[in-house]
Amino acid sequence: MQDVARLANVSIATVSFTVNNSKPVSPATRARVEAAMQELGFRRNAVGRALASKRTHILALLYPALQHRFRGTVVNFFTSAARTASEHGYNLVLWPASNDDELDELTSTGLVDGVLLMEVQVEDPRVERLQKSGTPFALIGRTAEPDALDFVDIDFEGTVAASIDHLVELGHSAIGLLDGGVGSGALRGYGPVVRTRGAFDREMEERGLMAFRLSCDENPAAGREMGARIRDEAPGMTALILMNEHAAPGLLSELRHQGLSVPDDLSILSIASSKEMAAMNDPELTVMSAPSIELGRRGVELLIDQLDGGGDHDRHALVMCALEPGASTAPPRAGH
Amino acid sequence: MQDVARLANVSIATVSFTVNNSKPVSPATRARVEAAMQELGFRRNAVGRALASKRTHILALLYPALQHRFRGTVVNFFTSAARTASEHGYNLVLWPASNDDELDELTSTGLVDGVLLMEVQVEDPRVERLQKSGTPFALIGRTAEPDALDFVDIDFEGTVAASIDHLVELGHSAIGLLDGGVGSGALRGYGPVVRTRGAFDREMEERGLMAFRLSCDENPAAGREMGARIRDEAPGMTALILMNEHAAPGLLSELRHQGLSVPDDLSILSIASSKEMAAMNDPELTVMSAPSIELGRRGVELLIDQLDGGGDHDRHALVMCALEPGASTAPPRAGH
DNA sequence: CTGAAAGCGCTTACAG
DNA sequence: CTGAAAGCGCTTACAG
Repeated sequence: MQDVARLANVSIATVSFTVNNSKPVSPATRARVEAAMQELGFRRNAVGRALASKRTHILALLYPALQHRFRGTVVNFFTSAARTASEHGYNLVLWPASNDDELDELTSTGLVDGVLLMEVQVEDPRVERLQKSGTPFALIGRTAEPDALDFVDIDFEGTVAASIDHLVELGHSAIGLLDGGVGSGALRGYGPVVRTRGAFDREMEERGLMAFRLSCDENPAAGREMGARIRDEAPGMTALILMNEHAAPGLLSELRHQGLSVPDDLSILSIASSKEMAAMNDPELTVMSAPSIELGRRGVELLIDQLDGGGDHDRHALVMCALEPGASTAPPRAGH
Repeated sequence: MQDVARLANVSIATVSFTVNNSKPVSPATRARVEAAMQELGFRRNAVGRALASKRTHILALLYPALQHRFRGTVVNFFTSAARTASEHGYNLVLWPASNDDELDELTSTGLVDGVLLMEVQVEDPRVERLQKSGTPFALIGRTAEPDALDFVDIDFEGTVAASIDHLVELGHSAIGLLDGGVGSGALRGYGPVVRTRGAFDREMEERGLMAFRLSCDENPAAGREMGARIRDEAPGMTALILMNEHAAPGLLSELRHQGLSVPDDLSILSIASSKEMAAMNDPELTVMSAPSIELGRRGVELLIDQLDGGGDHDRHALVMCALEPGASTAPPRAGH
């Protein structure tokens, strides 16, 4: 910047003003400065800027060490968040925080301007910690009391309603929900499952439909076991909303071995999964796919709104899953 | 740091020396300084340090905008790289560079100490660009001439040999390779496919086995089509090495519809995939799983070796895929 | 073993 | 509209 100033015959302050558009600069000097920058191939140093302005333009994406639920879509989320940050002149660092101390480590060294919190729990101790540290942050997911916070989340309520709509339109009235359980330990009270169950119970009751609630672990073997007992556990059920993509292959395989046809004997609608995972099944599953890319983008936008001001995004954003047609849903067999 | 120095009655230089262990400090002063840091909850500012030392302790993970091949494992790679960086006192930023200018943008602002390059092509223009910029970097993957570079890559040659070993031990002698093609455009000359084919041809020839070479696009529909014509294209083949995890479900489904049994009529060994993807199939595939976590870790270690010196990691690291038993490989039917 | 001081590359009141 | 100068929070020769 010294060199640019010298070559353009101005002060470094003026160079700074023209680079940042932070103060009016006459067209003539601007031209001289820009020519000098061009000639020298000048790029302003990010660290000098950060120290002087107290803004690093670095955002942290905080992900927990525990296994992610929606694994396949996490990479979309990561890259979408990084791209959005980049488009706004920010950088995104991946921060693997398994405990609270590592969170403090991040916020106390002044490296990041803000934090994006993934896999938010219904009661999440990290939220209070962040508030205490004064670091701007946004949530992917929701706590139990998210009103005062900025968040984006999947609209589980809307997704469940749309799922039931889809199945009812096909003619179903006895519908089940198979989820992966609320888990224990770190995953206890996992928001997506809690909210989906609540919405399912409510919607089914309101519509006066016959509801079944099922759970099994998130792996094919558990899906297989579930398949073996599903007719006992849910007699008369003709359609299943599945929020457990990893159980799907085992479940389908077991149903096939029993001579049951999907979708003719049982329609299956996979939710909060991805088209890619759905396509790994036979038949290819109809799916309400998780809006990972949009969640990543909007989470970053929310955070940058706080940092730069002037943003007009909705601070409480809920994004629907999108219905992607597959071969696993159809009208129930005549006679049901 | 000013405050710490005042409280401990030393200069800020001395605080710096004890924080960094960069110069000898007497036990007594060290104790005083540490007590003061404790009391004030001092954490040295990362930006000030970066500016003074000309080292940001930030690493960039450069991933191309084009779709990733080994999608499911990318998240493991990302998080493993981030964790390793963190363990060494570094941060990892995700940098979505779709073109060369965005690469220059990254290296010219002085934000990062080094770059990790993903999805390296056989001829990769980014390598020369990075060399020109003087930025330390390491590759995940290999160019055609990688001797002068630091890289970690999957040991495709070893993985293919081990795959053939596994099948030969089961009694197979007519073995095919089904890959996703070398692609066109940005993916042309994609190293993994090129190397796997070369190794396969060589190994099969050396061992005097009957080899079949097949390719189809990376999706279930293409796998299904391949299944429909596979007996014509590869008559007598009893085992298949599959480097195309997304084609697997379609292929298996089509084989089943034809009344062919996996593994009895055809053994299938999925390579450079993951146990998770393998488990999405029925039967669960035997798989040589990609060492994503190790690649992420070792790539970062290589880069930090360059930056901090004194590292003793092998600059040309090749990591084998690991055999994970499944239900898709077995001896050929008697009579073959 | 410890300190005074320069300097890393910028931004930002303040003054004109 | 432009500039001189202080300062962001550290590190690092240099001197003692």
